[in-house]
Amino acid sequence: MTTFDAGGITLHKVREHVWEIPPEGGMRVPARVFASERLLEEIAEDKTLQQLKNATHLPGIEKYAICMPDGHQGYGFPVGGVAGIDAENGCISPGSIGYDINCGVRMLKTNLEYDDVRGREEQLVDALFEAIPTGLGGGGIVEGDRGTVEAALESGVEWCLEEGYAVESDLAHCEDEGRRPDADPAAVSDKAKDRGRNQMGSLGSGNHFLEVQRVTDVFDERIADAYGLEAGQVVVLIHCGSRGLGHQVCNDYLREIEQAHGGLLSQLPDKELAAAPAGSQLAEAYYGAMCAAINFAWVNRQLITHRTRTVFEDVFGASWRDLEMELLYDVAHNIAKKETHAVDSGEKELYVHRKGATRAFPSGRKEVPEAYRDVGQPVIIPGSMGAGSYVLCGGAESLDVSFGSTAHGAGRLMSRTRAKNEYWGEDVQEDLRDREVYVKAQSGATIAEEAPGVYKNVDEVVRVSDELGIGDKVVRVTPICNIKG
DNA sequence: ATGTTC
Repeated sequence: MTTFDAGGITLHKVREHVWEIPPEGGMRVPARVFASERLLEEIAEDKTLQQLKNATHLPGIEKYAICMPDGHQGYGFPVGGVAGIDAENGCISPGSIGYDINCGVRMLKTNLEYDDVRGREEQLVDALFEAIPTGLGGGGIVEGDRGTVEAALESGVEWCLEEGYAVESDLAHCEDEGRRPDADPAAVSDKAKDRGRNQMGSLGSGNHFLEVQRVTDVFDERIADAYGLEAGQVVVLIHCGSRGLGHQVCNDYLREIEQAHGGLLSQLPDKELAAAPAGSQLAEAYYGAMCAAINFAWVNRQLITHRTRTVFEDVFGASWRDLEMELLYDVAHNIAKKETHAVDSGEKELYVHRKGATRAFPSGRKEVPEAYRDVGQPVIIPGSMGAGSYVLCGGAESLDVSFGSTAHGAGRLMSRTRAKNEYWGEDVQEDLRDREVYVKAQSGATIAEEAPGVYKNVDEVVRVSDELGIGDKVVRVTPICNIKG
């Protein structure tokens, strides 16, 4: 049997791209890493594998804890981690969802071709940067009072539709039609709501961005056609989350759960995994608040969509409908959802925790929107600024292998601190410009932190997903211009 | 990720 020694943690190769850490000590189930050897070597360099082992201690965890090929260490639970946990007898763990609740990505289509944009990249990137709030702190497309935030928390993209920031087809092409029915705005603190008041429609900072791209490779003509994508087409990728509001929700409930459920916490190897037992008041309240924050993030991406359409109308002198700027899909990367999955004991309702992982349901699942139900849901995987991104299709194996999930991006290779030591923002910006990628950001430090070299190879991440059959390659896109925080 | 330090 092939093994991989990661400094005290031994992984056994189950089959191509599947590595297992067998249970020991308090591990309730094995841990599995889905990676090529090259990616596994990168994953083994930080605390990811130890964090993955720790996650297997969570009560009610089914099958195995998963690390995706883009995995790296996070708060308590790895980014790129998936855990399916019994929703009746298990628990829910905010750190296994992430601070940025419903950080996610959506793709807007256009009928423009690369030639329509060439020579106008700077005009376009300047107009986008001018129109769309970026960076840390306040300033949104919509500024409201607490009631405005509550409406967004309750209704998600439906609120945008009522307010004229969305059309019906936007709802039809969003995960959950842009509204989580389990949202409970009353479970979100006033402090969190107030942080959201002036952040509705803002990109934020870090790895968040808006990027104009062109389709450069088509791997599956049939599915690309079903998605309305073709070679040469210009598309827009919007990557952001729930800003300070989601962060506050996570923080509020972590503190409350640590206080109220110290007994459970004492059984866990890492305080950062703090979890509320399924059925407890705090589990219900956190789930309701998290679902509300999910809605908030969808509103955020929808408002940015609305503004992006306006910018394209100005720059290209045609209405967004004539430019056919339809939403392809919107996927969440940091989320837990009640879903039914097959486990040893039969069909069971689980809290599927996906932290830096994407739902990747194949054809047939009822959650896949009608437009894509025959082929499977689109999965959008952003790479780094220079590297390009992918659209995949939910794979036939995903339900058996990964609770219907795949990777979410390239995954960091090094910390932000180390990135700033190794790169200088202006230099990175110039290098990208030499490759005809126009980047505009609030902060040079952010460009350094997000330099292409601080990320794993997205092509390799996607190759593993495709070869495992959990998310299948459809098209690859290449960046044209990018705005960041 | 984040009013970038609970």
